[in-house]
Amino acid sequence: MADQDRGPAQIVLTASVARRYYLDGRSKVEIAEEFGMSRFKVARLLDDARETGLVRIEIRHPGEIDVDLSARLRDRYGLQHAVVIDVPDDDAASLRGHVGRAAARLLAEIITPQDVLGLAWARAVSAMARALPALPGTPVVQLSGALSMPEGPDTSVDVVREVARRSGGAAHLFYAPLTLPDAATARALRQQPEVARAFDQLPSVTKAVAGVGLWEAGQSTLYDTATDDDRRELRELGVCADISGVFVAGDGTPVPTELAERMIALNAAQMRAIPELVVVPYGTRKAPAVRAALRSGLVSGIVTHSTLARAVLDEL
Amino acid sequence: MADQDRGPAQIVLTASVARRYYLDGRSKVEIAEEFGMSRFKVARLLDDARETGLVRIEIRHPGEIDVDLSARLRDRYGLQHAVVIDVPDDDAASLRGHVGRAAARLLAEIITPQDVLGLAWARAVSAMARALPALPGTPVVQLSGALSMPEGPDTSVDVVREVARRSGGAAHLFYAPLTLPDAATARALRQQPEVARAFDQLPSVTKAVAGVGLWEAGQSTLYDTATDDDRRELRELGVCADISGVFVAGDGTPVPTELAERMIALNAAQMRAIPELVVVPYGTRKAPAVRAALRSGLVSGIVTHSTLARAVLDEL
DNA sequence: CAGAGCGTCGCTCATATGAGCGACGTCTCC
DNA sequence: GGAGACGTCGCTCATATGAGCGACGCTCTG
Repeated sequence: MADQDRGPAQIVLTASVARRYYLDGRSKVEIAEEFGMSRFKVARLLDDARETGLVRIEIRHPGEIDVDLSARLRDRYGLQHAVVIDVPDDDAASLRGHVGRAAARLLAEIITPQDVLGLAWARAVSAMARALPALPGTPVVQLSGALSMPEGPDTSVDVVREVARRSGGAAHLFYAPLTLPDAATARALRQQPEVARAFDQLPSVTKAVAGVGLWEAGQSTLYDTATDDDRRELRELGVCADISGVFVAGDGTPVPTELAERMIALNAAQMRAIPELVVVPYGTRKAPAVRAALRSGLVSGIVTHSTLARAVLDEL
Repeated sequence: MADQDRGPAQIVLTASVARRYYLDGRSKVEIAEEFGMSRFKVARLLDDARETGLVRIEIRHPGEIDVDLSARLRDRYGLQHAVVIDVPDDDAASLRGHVGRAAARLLAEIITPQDVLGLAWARAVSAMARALPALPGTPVVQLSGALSMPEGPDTSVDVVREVARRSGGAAHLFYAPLTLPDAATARALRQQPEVARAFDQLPSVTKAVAGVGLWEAGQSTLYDTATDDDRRELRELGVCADISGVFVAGDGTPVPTELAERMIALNAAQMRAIPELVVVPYGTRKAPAVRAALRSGLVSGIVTHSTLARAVLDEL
């Protein structure tokens, strides 16, 4: 009580005690001796100091990580890992680069020599791979076929091969497109020894990285390369997000689609079996898709930027 | 070690732990349980957090008191009380008002019903008196005669009478000028019952307030009202400061002067006998005088403003 | 592959700290 | 002036915390 009617002498004394305790790291007993008071008095002065705002404690990271948003995101969705970087929200390519580098740092940190890494295709995953340091002999498994993007950078195959080359581990990869004209062809392709061998590795994958798309024009490479029929059908099925090829509704439940049967990629069940799946979304408009992905339970980690993180948390 | 090569996951975890500990006030044991780690790990994370600057603790007062300067001044000169207020250093009258109000608050805080208050004459003391709240029946003793200042505000008599009126305590005051033409007249005046009675109260004074002047033109009301001979003589004697009429050299030693014998005011010995003497200097140029006053051992408290405090501390 | 060097972890045990309490002094209102 | 309300102080005792240490695992090197 008595908020501001403490006298100046009291204020100066309290500040001195607080300095000794918080900045000089003395114990309360030492301070009590120095100032000739009981340790209880010191404790009460320190309580006062915090209550009245004389001592202010703030937690922030000197670098680009927004620790507060990161922790809130992690706690809000019960994630293992959340990393939110605070970068100016300019163009998509710049965001992708920043998010990719942050994801590379996270992956380098959490990966162990026992891990098997799975990589789904997404532009941010490709950006991450480029920034990835040498991993400790980690085997790398390709999780999805190559999307035909003429102007695109690396294909999923390139990414997997390059990461495995630098890690010195085995590369489980295959040459096949992500989407096929019909389910029969897709089934046939999955029988191919190369493809089958890569998919046999799926149960051993312990950590994986994937992208998140919003099922709208310009918000998902899969949407942008899909047919009008597919676009419409999935929209009618309530698809909100695609997690590197796994479709989920706004509430996070996976949505079975005919399109999925025509794809060479891991399915929802296989994705769920991966102990640690990190997604790397970017672009503020994707907030609904990210919410859906995080609600799905498929995802255990996220690396993204602050405006998107804020948009995700700002739901009503 | 490893300053910045901690991974993002580590940073976010450390920040979360630090938040729980410093902001939410959880114990380390609780945090350890919550995060599934040992309390030792929590302690190490918290040490890291402080070392790397993730947690920043700052101590500052939301009001006008500069707690850091105050404490430094107090510690540097071994004072009982030091209050430094941070106000724009504009004109003397404004400074005097601010310092006076701060001194009033300090006095109101430290005075007890058992105290006897002594007031020497100085413009800042007058300003303080005007801001003083009702004191608990405190007797007030006049410590120096009235300086003839036609345009001046209150005289020493007015100040003492007014403070005593509001405290409800006895007023020990007398009507006499501060300086007289010769020592004999001064001696005679001191014999006057009224004056003698007031000075008899001196040993009972437990707390007193005085001003500090620098022995230069415009830096001491005493200097400004003194004769040219007195000005020169005291300068030649090495007088640096006057503490409401008590002259001290730059190193703080009291300087006996012929002028003092012509004054109706307490002398150095009587001043030294006062357990708690607070001075209220203002004006950055007075720094040497303030240093001298604080070194003298006569003074146990100070109330001043930040630019002067800084100048005082910035000695080589 | 042995072994030194290094870092991390969680233990023991002494110490620091917090919660709660009764004693005391002060203030207020009859 | 007396009774109660209130605030402050420093105690006890249970708990939290820190210093120091040995065990373990990883890495590098011969």
